[in-house]
Amino acid sequence: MTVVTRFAPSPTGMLHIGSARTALFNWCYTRHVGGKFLLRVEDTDKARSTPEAVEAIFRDLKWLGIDWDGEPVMQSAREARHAEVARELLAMGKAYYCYCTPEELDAMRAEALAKGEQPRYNRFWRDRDPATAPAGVKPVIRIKAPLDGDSVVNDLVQGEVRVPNSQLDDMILLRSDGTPTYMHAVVVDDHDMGVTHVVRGDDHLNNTFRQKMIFEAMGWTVPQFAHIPLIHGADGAKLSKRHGAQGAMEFKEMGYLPEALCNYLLRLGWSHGDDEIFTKEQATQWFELTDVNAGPSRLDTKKLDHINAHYMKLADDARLAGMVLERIGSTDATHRERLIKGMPDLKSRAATVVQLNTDAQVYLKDAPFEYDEKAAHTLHDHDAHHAMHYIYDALARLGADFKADQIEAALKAIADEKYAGKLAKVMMPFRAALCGTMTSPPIAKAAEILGQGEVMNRLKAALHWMHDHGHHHH
RNA sequence: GUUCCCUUCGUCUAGAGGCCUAGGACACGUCCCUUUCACGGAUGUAACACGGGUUCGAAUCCCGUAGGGAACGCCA
Repeated sequence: MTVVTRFAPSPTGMLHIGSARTALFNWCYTRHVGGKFLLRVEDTDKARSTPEAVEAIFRDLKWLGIDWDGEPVMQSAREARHAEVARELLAMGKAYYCYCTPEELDAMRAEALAKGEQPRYNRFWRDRDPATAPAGVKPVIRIKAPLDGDSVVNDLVQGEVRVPNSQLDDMILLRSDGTPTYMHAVVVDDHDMGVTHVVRGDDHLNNTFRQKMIFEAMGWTVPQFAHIPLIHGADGAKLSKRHGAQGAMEFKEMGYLPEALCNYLLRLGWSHGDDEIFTKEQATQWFELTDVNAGPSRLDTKKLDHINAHYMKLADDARLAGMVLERIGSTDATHRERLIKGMPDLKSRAATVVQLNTDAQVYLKDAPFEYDEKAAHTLHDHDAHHAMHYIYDALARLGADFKADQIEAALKAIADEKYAGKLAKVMMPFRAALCGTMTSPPIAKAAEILGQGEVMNRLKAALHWMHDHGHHHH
């Protein structure tokens, strides 16, 4: 039997990071067994669903490299079918009309709660003659839940879960306006789509028993379930707004690569021995639902950073340069060229594209520019002023041979002759003048990439600045 | 309140009764490398929630306790 899975998001906003992981687990498992991975958009909540959100979810999934089989199913288009199944259940005597008003239901719940019982419907209309129904009340259709015994689900992640049927409510299948409830729509759709494995967040574990009632009442095969724990924030509480980023796109904005996010998300709650870094291909080769942990796991951005840094090193230089340029909204050809040339040194030290962007500033500005506090402090130095002149003269003489090793040799010569071999005396002012900051990629290489013209401009600007701002005497 | 789920270093995890003096990764500490910041290399600190069983033997099986989470809508 071919495995069929589905990912069923509600299009009420961005793709949540937790949903992204659920989608990833579904996808990985399905590719592992060579099944079909379907998409279903649960847009029955018309008030909250938007077409933009639908597009955003598709876009985010694609960004993560998650592809799906066939056309996505729009749940809203299937309402007639949902109603049909509800009426079938009615005809089979497995469901019934209920004429209670929302006010009456509220009262029942309050009463049950007061008695220390689970709040639920008291089954008033379950065996009552519909002929006695109050006039003018549009009924809902409720399922007849089993009255005694236990229900059991063998969950692929959680193991055997047993719940007393006394806990099950005669839940509503079809609302008084004829629209299906979520619980009902999910079951009908999962069945009609031929879903064999339902992989979803464990907040649905309890719902499984309600949904199972419908499958069984219809005589349908109940799919296999795998309830994966939700992701929690660093403090162990369920991921929410106060934890910061929640949307997959927010992680993109924070500078994470999709392949790194996928690797991290997959490793969160699932493991294959001690493997930490793996490709999607390896993951699909290894992934088993039974290897997913039953306990919830916390999002750790430090580890994400580490994994991202790994993938940054592997990433193509031009691709990374494009990301930096996209961030600052630039299409400057010179900047792109410099970035690509400097990328090997840049990407080896940055954990995220945001850091990459910061470090790349050397290549993205033109003299004269501002010096940050530390750079300004360095340039205020008396020796630095002298050094700057030596550097300027030495590099001006380099001419066509403006290569990193030539530049470095020239700077070392100055250090040897003037500063007793103390390289920092030359390098640090040079760095300050070239970058405006005291951290940068290897500065001689950066100078080569910048080219002699731009380097001389920056040195000149630094000399002007030093002249204007005076210097400290030591 | 009722029902259900969860619990190994700070974090993610390995672990299927003896391979466990509990392994790996991130983070943290120290050292090395080094013109800055990083990378990298080496090394160290650090955990089986608690209490009972079962067993020759338990992180692993069972029961209880504690703590955390979820569900209980004419929301999804």
